[in-house]
Amino acid sequence: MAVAAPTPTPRNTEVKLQHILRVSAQIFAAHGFEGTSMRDISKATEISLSGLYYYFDSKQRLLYLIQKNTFTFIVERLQERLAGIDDPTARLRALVQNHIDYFLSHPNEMKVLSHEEEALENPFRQEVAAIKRKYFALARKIHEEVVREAAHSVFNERVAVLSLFGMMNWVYQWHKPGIDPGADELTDTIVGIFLRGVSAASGKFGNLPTTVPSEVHSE
Amino acid sequence: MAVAAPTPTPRNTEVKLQHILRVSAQIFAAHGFEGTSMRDISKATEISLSGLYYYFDSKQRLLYLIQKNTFTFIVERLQERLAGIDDPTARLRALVQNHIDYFLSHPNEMKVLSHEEEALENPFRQEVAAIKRKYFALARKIHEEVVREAAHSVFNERVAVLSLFGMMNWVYQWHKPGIDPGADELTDTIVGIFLRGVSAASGKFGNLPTTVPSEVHSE
DNA sequence: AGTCGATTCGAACGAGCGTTCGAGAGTGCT
DNA sequence: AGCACTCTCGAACGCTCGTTCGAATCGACT
Repeated sequence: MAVAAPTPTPRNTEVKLQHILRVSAQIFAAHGFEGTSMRDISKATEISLSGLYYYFDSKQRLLYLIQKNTFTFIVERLQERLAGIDDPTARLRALVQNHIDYFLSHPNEMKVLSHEEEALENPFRQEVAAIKRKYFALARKIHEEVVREAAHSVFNERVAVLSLFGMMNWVYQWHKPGIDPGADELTDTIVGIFLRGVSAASGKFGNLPTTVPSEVHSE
Repeated sequence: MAVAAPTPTPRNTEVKLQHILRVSAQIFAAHGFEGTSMRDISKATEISLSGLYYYFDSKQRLLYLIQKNTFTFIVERLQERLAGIDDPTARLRALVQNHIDYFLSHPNEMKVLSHEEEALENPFRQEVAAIKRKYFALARKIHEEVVREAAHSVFNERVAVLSLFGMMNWVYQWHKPGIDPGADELTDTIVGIFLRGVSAASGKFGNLPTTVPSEVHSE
């Protein structure tokens, strides 16, 4: 006599939860986390206000689930994509492509992730921050290898990588699907700017105007 | 007999309003616009809840005043600084320096400007959007001149300038005053990455790995 | 002393907030 | 039929929200 099956019917409750997460991400993206009420979510999902609480404890956990699912997926997919790639610049390109791909295919979730980070309170906040640290550490390692292979970068490494994230994470503020380029061209542009930009090869702009020319960027 | 002076005493009410704007920007930066109550502002300013409404009509107008003051100042200061500069790359440097300077000296106001743009509702929203368009158009013109003087950029121009703004506007998400570089070094890094990055000079990374090598970035 | 505008505030308004609760369907098993 | 478990919901809870109102205080001028 077997133990009672843990989930006798592999419920479609998980499917419905995912639906709620998707719809909620859309509303959070449009009106912000604090600017969205549970009643808004109830109307959009066509689930009664109290019915929502069958799927999660609190509005905070709802935000947490969206952020964690999104972020976890991005990091895991990046690791898969990196598996077959050795060349440092190709790895950096994979990083950017993975990020931008997701940004353009799941704009709502990404906006919530970028924009509502601070709306999360502290048991949850630290968990998401941990994933973020892991992601950033990976990006930094990839960048280090690029710099090592090429000429040395003249820039503060942390600042350089964060500038790369700046270019990527700002996309949600301006990208218009019909008008702006798709993921591939966007990736090319950002990787292009960053790789040329960060290399010490003195091209046309090897001598940049600067306030203090004699002591530029030295650490 | 002179006409009654328009403002017989040059009221310190304007000074007090500026104080309220400064304190409010700080709280909005910390908890978000929707996450901040008028009662929070009342406590922090030590002005009674109803007393605040002597200085502005509504919470919306408070946000509007912060955003408009901040943005107007940045644009005007940039125009002053550009007045004496002819060299295109020096002008671009002035743009970035002006932006980063303000970001680091008024982090709260800048965070509110970057983060709470969408919290503003529609009579106000359009006014701030108009200043933003003006600023962006100016940035684009400056960038055009850089590209014209140098080799042609291979990148979509709008995307390139928006990537520059991405690097600049993301700063508030990570910059830690004691740890990260100050305005000058930050400006050098961002201008450096962007200018090298955007130039067509084929340096070390003239041949970037790309998904579709034969049709890169063509418009 | 009296008047007037500028400034401040306590108290209250109606509305909306996140969350809880207990009751009731729906479904499959014995 | 009866039970157990999953799922759903209307109604209500205590609380906080942005805003309003009428009265009080202040300083300067007549």
